[in-house]
Amino acid sequence: MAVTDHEARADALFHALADRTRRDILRRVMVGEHSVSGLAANYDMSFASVQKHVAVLERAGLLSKRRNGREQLAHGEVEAVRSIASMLAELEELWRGRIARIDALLTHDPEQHQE
Amino acid sequence: MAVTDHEARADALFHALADRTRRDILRRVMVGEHSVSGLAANYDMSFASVQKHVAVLERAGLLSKRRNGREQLAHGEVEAVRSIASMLAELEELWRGRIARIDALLTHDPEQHQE
DNA sequence: TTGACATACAACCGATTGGTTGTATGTTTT
DNA sequence: AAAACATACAACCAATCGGTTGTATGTCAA
Repeated sequence: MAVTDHEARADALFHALADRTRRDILRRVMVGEHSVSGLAANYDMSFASVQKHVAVLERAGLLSKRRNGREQLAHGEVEAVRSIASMLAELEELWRGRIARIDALLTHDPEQHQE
Repeated sequence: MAVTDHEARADALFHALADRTRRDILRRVMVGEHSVSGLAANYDMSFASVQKHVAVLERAGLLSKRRNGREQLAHGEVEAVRSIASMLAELEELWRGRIARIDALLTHDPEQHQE
């Protein structure tokens, strides 16, 4: 189902962002390319842990990797960030609709109730 | 520490959004007020589960409740949604900065490397 | 005041998460 | 060819998560 796909993608995106180490990694790779070990050097945890965080971000589509010799260079995917922003914009739009409905109510126009 | 507070808040916000039932609840309460049991009627799970989802959204600041008799009416907090949007805008800004830097490189101006 | 309704929360359970160590597989350097 | 480096991934573990049922408390209606 198409809805499920969209929701599964949202699950992955928000889950990926729900960890501060991953958000920090994402900030770094948005600025420019970094190898996995280069990223790992910034954190007080094992290389394997950082590599798993990178994998989570990659599965969510928030970063991509490119091979360069024995290194894997990661860079941020701004389109994925924008797709999240548009989900939030959709939420805000629902809220805006509520306000419009309250306004309609306050103008005492009974026709507005139909739709 | 202030940074930790901000990050803890981001943790809570993204975690709250990383579940499709909670995102659905949030959409409903953005449109208008709903009692907890009114919300629960929409899902194929126990009342207690829905009540826990509402509590997660409330702790993240994404919704608030107001008593009305024996009911608790929940409504979405658009400011929280906007605060997430601004975190994403910050990420996009980092990306934009990278592009600016690449542009500077392409114009072959060696001074740009200093900063 | 009793009974039905709306909510909150504790206790429990299986699945997932975020961390670990260890091992395997390429790639570069010597 | 051997040593060192960069990455990937499996297996494991404690903690958290998303669900459950059961119980307690407050509010409304008879």
